[in-house]
Amino acid sequence: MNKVRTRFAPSPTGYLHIGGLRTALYAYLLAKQASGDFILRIEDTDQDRYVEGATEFIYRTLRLCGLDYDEGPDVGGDYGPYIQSERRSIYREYIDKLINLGEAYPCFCTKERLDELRAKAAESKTAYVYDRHCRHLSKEEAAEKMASGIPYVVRQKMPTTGQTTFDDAVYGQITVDNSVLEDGILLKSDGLPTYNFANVVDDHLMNITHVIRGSEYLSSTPKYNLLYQAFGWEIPTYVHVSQIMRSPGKKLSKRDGDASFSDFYNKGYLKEAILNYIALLGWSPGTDEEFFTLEELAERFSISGISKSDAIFDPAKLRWMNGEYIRKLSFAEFHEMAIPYYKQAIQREDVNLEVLSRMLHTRTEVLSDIPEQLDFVDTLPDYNVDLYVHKKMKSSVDTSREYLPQAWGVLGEIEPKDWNEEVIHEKLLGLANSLSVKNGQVLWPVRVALSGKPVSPGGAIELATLLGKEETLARIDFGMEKLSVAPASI
RNA sequence: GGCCCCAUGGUCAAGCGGUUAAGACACCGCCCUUUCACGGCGGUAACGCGGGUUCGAGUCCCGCUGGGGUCACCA
Repeated sequence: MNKVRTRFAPSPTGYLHIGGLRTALYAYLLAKQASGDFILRIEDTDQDRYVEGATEFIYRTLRLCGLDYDEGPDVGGDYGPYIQSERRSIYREYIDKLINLGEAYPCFCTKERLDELRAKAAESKTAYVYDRHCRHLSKEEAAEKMASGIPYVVRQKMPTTGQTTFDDAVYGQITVDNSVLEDGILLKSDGLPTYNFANVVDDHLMNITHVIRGSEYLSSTPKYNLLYQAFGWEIPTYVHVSQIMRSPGKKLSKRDGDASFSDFYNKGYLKEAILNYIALLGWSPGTDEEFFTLEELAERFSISGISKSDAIFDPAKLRWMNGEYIRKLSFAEFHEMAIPYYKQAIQREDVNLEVLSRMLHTRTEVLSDIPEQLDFVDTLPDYNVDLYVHKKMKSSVDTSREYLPQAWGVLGEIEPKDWNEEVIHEKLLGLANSLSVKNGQVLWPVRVALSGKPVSPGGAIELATLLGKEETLARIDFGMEKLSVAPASI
């Protein structure tokens, strides 16, 4: 039994799409559960698409996610180089072999000729297929042209009859008529291979046992099988995975704004939550469990749990799952992660950040939600008196007008050194009790006066504790003033 | 359009010939409660359609419909 070796082979386009990350994750899991190797290979044969810094970005992101690769451009390995543009001579060698085998041929057709063909096809409303013009050149003719320096590409010589069948570990057996296969380009005129050639050569040379990739490659897989057969190479296990869609019919894409891992990560999503969520998008453990660490995933992952149909990315569920991960954080962990967001939201120096964290820990699903929840801390937002009206709390403008000053009174009695949650709680509830009114009738107006918002990440007592005596009394003062000029009753 | 693939609630999904068709998110209601959130309890909601095969089909086969992919000197 060969050691399992999988690879993730992204193009350096500058960002890591959620779907791509999932493919990487599956490849990683498949390798790790079999104690195999996970390899990173950079597919940069399209020099036009090269983006500066993109490879480093891929290294960083994979490491950040914990998808450590055993071999790759920056870690080395026995099968390098791991960047395709550095493997030029290797492809040349194998393309020559293929030509000698009679399985490929040089093609000297110009761009113009091809465009003409395409135009003609469009005109007659038939599908464009390369007419195999150069396939019939004699060896001598071809050699002569090659020698004379005419630019050329190398095309795969497809069988024109028969069928090609391949097995996919998730989709099963797939058969296509060879007649639908085109004499595709294997080597471009710039001397670099197309994906269609490079992936086969590299996967073989790197001893890849399981090829995990998106289902968009399903229809070109027969061509790859033909290549493996031409060389007499062992065909790897194919594991094609469905796509992740943004909404029915819409592929998740960079254009839509938030499809990349870093977008979520930078917004305050935890990497563990993102990985956990995408692992479940297209794979099921077959049980009810849905929280897994990377290690647990490696243990539990199975090809049989991979689903064939496309999955729609549900931001709401990711959000929920992220919230679950945040709640599972220890208080100290949460506090540390939240601090940068506090700094962003609050200028005042006198607020106790730990009090904030106690309030926010269960109220935060995504870290970047924090600033908005705290927008009342520095300055009291302007608000309308009808905020004092709350049916369930039995609070109205009238009751608020009556109880707010009393609350001000009992709070004012507290010595600054005793200003803490316990004492405030005692004072405020004591007031409601002595007045024989519902707690809410006292607490609601206080909460409103302190926050100026319909909802706040804490009640009257917590907000008073957070804001301090001076600010609390000042805000209540302001509220009383507002109420005094309000129309009779609402 | 040709070829290939897919098809269980709004979403992710379990199911692999016999089930009251799980579970989760979202949504709704109730409870807890100083608002909200957390937490607890409950609810609405699905096998695309039509033929077969079978004693019996969400599960197997065929057709249809719908969706996706692919037909580049991109991967």
